[in-house]
Amino acid sequence: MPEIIEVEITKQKLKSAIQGKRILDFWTDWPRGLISQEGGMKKTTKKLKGKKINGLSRKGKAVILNLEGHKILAIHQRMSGHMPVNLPENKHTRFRIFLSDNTDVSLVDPRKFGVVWYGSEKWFNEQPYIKNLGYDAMSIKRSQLFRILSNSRSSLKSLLLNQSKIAGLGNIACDEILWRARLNPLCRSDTLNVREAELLYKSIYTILADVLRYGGTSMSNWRHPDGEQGNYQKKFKIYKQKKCVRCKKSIKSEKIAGRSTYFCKICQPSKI
DNA sequence: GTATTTGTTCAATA
DNA sequence: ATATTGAACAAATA
Ligand SMILES: [Zn+2]
Repeated sequence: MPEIIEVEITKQKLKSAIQGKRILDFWTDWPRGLISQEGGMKKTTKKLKGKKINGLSRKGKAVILNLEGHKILAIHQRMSGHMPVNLPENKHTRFRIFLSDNTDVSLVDPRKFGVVWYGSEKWFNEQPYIKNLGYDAMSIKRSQLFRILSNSRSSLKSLLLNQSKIAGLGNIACDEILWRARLNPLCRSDTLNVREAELLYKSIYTILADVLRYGGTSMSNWRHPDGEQGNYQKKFKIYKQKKCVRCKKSIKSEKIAGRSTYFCKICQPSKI
């Protein structure tokens, strides 16, 4: 499930678990998931061995291990990944990072969509996914959002999902944000008035704060690095819901911007 | 067998 | 240049 908040939680909990430790070994059963400046697993592992983890950070939905010597080991959990600490290997374990102090971190990822990058900071920041990220959804300014809105002729749903405009929002957060803001997902972004844009801005912050407060969303496999489950799935107002809690009418989903989109036709009316 | 899935990228098309 | 749509990636689940 990892959307921005799940990635943020992963980063935070990994920080307390592994910051300052050294990498002893690196393992995979899915070498196709590695994108490395060094080429393959063998050379990458050789470079990783002995490197200290100076800090943890995040760009978009990527968790970043900042290593000594300005090197980066970064992970994108994509659709089905999570990053447990000290979990024994299972059939879905794709990568493992063995650390000093008998600690290890895994990328467990049944669908194998996850990606692991290794390279210099400079190289990493030139990777297309990273290079193209827009303003981070957790810190975008009102003026930045307003400018993006007025310059986009695409639908709101498509804009919010577009990582090169706003980085981090996923399908669930988008639907919850638009429901809270009472905005139709098909509404053209550059037609919002100031009141609507302000409501959208507030809704981004409110929903993300809520997701964080409830520890993220655990729909199937996603867990915190320490094994804790998120509970935001119990707080959904619109995503996967049958009935709107505001107007009591039934909710239908449509495919918008390539994704299942849940919205209330009464509370989020189309202006056209 | 069917359809769906928290994400991203790419090709084809308008 | 922008925007949209569908397919692809791979596996689990309903
Ligand atoms: Zn409603």
